[in-house]
Amino acid sequence: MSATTQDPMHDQYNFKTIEQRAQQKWDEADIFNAKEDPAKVKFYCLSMFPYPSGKLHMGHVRNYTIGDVIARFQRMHGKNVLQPMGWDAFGLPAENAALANNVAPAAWTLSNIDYMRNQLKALGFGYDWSREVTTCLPDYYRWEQWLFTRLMKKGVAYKKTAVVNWDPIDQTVLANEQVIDGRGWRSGALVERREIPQWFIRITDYAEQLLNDLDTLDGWPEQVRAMQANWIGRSVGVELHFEIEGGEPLTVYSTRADTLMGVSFVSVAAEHPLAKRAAEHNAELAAFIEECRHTKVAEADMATLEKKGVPLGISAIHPITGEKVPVWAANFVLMEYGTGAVMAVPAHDQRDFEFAQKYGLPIKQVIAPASGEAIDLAQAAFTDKGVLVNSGAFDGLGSADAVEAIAAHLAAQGKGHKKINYRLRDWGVSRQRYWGCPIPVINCPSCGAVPVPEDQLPVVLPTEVEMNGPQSPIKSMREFIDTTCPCCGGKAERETDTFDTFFESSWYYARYTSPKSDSAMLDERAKYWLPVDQYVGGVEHAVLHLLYARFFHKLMRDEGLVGGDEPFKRLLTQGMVVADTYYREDAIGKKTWYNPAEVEVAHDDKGRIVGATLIADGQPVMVGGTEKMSKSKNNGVDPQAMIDRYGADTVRLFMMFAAPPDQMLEWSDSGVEGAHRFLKRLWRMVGEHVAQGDAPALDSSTLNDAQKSARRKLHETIQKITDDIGRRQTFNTAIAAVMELLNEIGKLDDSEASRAVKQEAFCAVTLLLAPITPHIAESLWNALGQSGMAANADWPQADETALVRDSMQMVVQVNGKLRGQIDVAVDASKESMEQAALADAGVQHFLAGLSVKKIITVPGRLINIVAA
RNA sequence: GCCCGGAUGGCGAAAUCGGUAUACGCAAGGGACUUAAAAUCCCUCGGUCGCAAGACCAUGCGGGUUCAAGUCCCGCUCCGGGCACCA
Repeated sequence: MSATTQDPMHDQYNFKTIEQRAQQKWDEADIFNAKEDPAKVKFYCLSMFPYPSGKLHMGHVRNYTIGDVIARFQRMHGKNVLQPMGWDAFGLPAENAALANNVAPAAWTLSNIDYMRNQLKALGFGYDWSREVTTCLPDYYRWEQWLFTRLMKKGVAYKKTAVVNWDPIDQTVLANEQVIDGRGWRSGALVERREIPQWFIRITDYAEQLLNDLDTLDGWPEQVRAMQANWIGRSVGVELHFEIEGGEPLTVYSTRADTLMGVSFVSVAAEHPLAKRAAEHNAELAAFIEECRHTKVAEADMATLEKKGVPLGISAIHPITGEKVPVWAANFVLMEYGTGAVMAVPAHDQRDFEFAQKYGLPIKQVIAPASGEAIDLAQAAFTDKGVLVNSGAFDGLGSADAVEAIAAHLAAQGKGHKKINYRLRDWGVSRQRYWGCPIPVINCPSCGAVPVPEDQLPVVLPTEVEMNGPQSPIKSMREFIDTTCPCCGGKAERETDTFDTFFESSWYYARYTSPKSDSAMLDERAKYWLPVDQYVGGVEHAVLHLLYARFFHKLMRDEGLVGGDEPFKRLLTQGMVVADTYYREDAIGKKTWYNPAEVEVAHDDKGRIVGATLIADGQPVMVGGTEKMSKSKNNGVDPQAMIDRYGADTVRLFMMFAAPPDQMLEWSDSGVEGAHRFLKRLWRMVGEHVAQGDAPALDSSTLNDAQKSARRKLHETIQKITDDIGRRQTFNTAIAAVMELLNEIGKLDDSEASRAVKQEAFCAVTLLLAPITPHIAESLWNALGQSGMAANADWPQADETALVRDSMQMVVQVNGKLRGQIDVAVDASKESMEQAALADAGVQHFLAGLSVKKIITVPGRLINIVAA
C-alpha cells in the first residue's frame, strides 16, 4: 500500500466523478452478474419490480435502496447473491397515455423502461441486468399462456358467467380485491354489476394451504400474515336443511348452530333461486329484487344500509322442532357466501334483530350469559356465547358443546353436517382491456372454449395499433380474431380478453432464475435460486400481489416447476414516503397546492414552525400537514433532482437514516443536507488522514487509554452494525452508530499509534457504509491504499481482544433513583462493587439517616441500594 | 363493529432480554474563521425552580406488579392501516 497507488483525494467531495467512476468499475468487472454455483451459499434478494410509469418516484428509491443494502451486505458476507430487476409492463396507464398523447402503448412503455433503467443505474443499484424481465414481451408472457392452458386442462381454470364488478370509467371488470369501498381502485368510479362470461382460477381450492402455510412464514411481518388470514377468512360452521312445502329443501349455513332453537324465520339473498321463483307471482317481491340489483352496488357502505326485506309467502320447516317459519328475501344476505341463505335468530344476531324489529317477527331467547346476569332483548341482540335455554334437550349446554351436539343430531337425521367456508372467492382473471397478455383460448361454435395448443404459443398481442377510444382495439381487429379451431379445424374466434396484470407479477420472481429459457417456463436453475431469501416492497401489496404470488407458486409446484411450498422466505414491507403540504385557499374555498421546494418555513427561537411563505412572492401560505407524496397535493420530490444536486449516495443515506424501513419516512430537505454534510465530513477526515502519509502498523500493546477506548468503540460498532443490518434490519440505527463512531475517532490526536487506529477505523467504516453508500466507499477504499473493490471486500469482523475492558462504569441508585457512578474492575467481586457503591460520596448523602435493607447488583449495569 | 399497529424534546427518531430515558440527526441560539457571505469548526439545547451546587417533574391518560417500568399486566383516550351485512 504505497502512496503512489492511491487515488489523489481532492479536497472537495466531488460526488459526480466518484459515482461515475464506481459505477464504471462495477460495470467493467461485471460483478453483479450472478452465476449458479452449488459450492456457495446462495442469497436471492428481490425488490418488487416497478410499473414503468415514466420516471422513478421516491417510493421506488426507498424500496430499491433497502433491497440493495441487503444484497450488498450479503455479498460482503460471501454469499452468492442474485439481485435482479425488471418491469411490470402491462397495465392501464399505458392505454391512458396512448389516448392522451397518441402514442402506441408498446412504444410508450418501452421508452419509459429505457429512461427508468438509466435512473436505476445512476442510483448505483447492484442488479444483474442480464436477467431483466419485461412482462409485455412475448418471450415472457408466452409462459403464463402455457401455464394457463395446463390449468384449463386440469380444470383449475374455468369459464363461467358471473356477476362481476364493472368499472364504468375504465370499461373493465375488476377483481373483488380491486374494489375499494365500492369504487374502482384506479379510476375511483362507483362500480356497477354486470354479467359477462369470465375466466376464473380456483384459488379457493388452495384456500386451506394458503392459510395453513402462513404459519411457516416466520420471516414475514405479523401484520401481513394477519391481513392474509383475514382475507382468506376461514370459518367453521354447520350447513343444515329446512324442508320447504312442495319444493327442494333450503340449505343454510351458520357458525352459531347453538342458536338453532331460536330461529324465527329464514332469510335468503335477493338473487337466491327460491326468491326468483317466488317473484314470478309476486310483484312486490319482484320489485324488491330489482331494487337490490341496483342499490347493492350504488351504496358504497353496505354495512350501514338499512335492513329491508319482503316475505316470499313460503314456509320452511324447522329441522328439529318441525315448526313452520316464514322465508324472507333480505337485502343483507349475500348470494356469493355460504349458500345464499341464513337461518335468522333475532335474539342473538344483531342484523336479524333489526330486521325482526322492523317487521314484527318473533324474538326468542335461547342463549343466556354464562355469568347469569340479565340481558335486555328489547334493546339489542345478545351475540356473545353462553348457555342454552328454551332449547329442549340442549338446555344447559355451553355454546361450543351445543354446536357439536346439534351438528351430531342433524347429521344423524341427514339434515345437516359441519362445513368449512372461506370468504376468499375464485380469482377472475379476464379483463376487457387491450394492454395485457392475450388469454390463449379459441372459441369454437362447435367445440366451445379450446386452449391454444402448445406449438401455437405465444398468442402475440398486436402492438401496431391505434387507440381511438377506451375500447380495446383488438376487439374489432378481424385479422387477430379470425382463426381456425385446433380441435375440429372449423372457423373459430380468438378470445380478445386479456389477463389481469396481477398474472404477470405473480411469477416474475421465478422467471429471473431462468432468464431467456425458450424451451421451458422455468429450468433447473430455479431450484438453485428459489425461494427468494429476502423480498422487499410496499405494504399495499399485502393481500393482492403477495397472495396471488403464493398461489402461483403452489400452481407451479404442482406442475413440478419449483420445489418448496412458498416463494418468499423473508418479507420486508417498507413504509410510505411522505412530505409536508402547503396551500392557499381562494374565496370559494378552492385550494392551490405548492411544492415544498417553492416554500420557505419560518421558525421561532425555540425552533418551532411558526409559518411559511411562498418564495416567489414572499406572501404566507398555509401549512397543510404531512401526506403521502402525490400529484394532487403537489408535494412530490423528484429523486432525479436530488441525485443531480447531492448525488446518489446522499439520497440513499438519507432514506436509510431518517426512519426505520417499515415506518413512514418524512421527506426533509435539511435532513438530506445533513446526510450530505456527513459524507463531506467523512471525505475530509479520510483525506486529512491519508495526506499524512502511510499509517504505521497497529500494535495494540502500545496504545494509551484513549486509543484503546476508540478501538473498543470501533469493534463494538462493527458488532452492532452487523446485527442491525443482518438481523434487525434497522438501517437507521446502523448509520447512527457509524456517526457516533466517527465522532469518537475525530477526537484522536495525530500520534503514530493514533494514526494506526485511525487507519483501521477508516477502513472498517468504509466497508460498514459500503452497502448504503457504495460509491464513496469505493473511492475511500482506494484512497486508504486497499486493493480490489469495496463491493467485493469481506465484511469487517469484530476483534474480540479489542472488546476486552479492564474497568467498567456502573450506575448506583438509591431506592431506584440515580445517585452516583463508580468505576470498578471487570473482575471485581460482588462484595467489592457493593462496598464501592456504598462508599460513593453522592450515595452516602442520600443514605444519611437510613438503614440499608437490600442491595441489588446487576454486574456491568447498576447497583440499586434499597434503604428505609 | 372486527383485526393489526402506534403515541417518547421544537422536529425525524434511539433505548434489542424489566436495569443510566432522550443516542444519532435536523431545526434553533451563541461563538470562531472571513472585508462579507457561503462552507467549515467549537459551545448550548426536555421542563420547572435556583446565583450556584443542585433539587423536583417528565415517555398519551388512570391504576397495578417490581428493588427498578418507555418496556410487563388491567382499564381508557387519541392517531394510523386493513377488513367490513361473510351469518
